[in-house]
Amino acid sequence: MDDEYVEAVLSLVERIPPGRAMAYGAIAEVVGAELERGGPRLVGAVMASFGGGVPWWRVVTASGRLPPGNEVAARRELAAEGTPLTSDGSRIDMRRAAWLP
DNA sequence: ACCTTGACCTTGG
DNA sequence: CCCAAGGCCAAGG
Repeated sequence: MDDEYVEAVLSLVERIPPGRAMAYGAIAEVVGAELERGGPRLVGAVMASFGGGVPWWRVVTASGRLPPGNEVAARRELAAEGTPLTSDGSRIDMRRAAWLP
C-alpha cells in the first residue's frame, strides 16, 4: 500500500472518540469511498505495520473481537475509557460502540 | 506472471 | 459458538 492510503487510514483511526470503535471493514468503506481502492484486508495490513502511533485498540473485527497479540493492553485501555463490552468481556459490543465519522 | 499469505467479512452447516 | 468456503485487495517470493 502507498503512503497516501496509510495516512488516510491512520488519520481516520485517530478521529475515533474514546469509548467508541470501528471495524476494519467500516474503515475500508470510508477510506475506499475517496481513494477508490483498498479493502478490509489491506486496512488490517496497514494497522499491523503502522498502527503503533494511533489508538489501535479502537479498531476491531466486525464481530467486536480484539486484534491478536495485544489483548491484554487493549482490555486495559478499553476498560479505562468505558468502551461497551459483551457480558463475558472478551469482545466489544459493536451494536453500541460502532462509530462513523 | 503464478502462488501464497494476511490484525477481513459474510454465509451456511 | 466453532469451522469451512468464497470473495476480497495488495504485497512479496
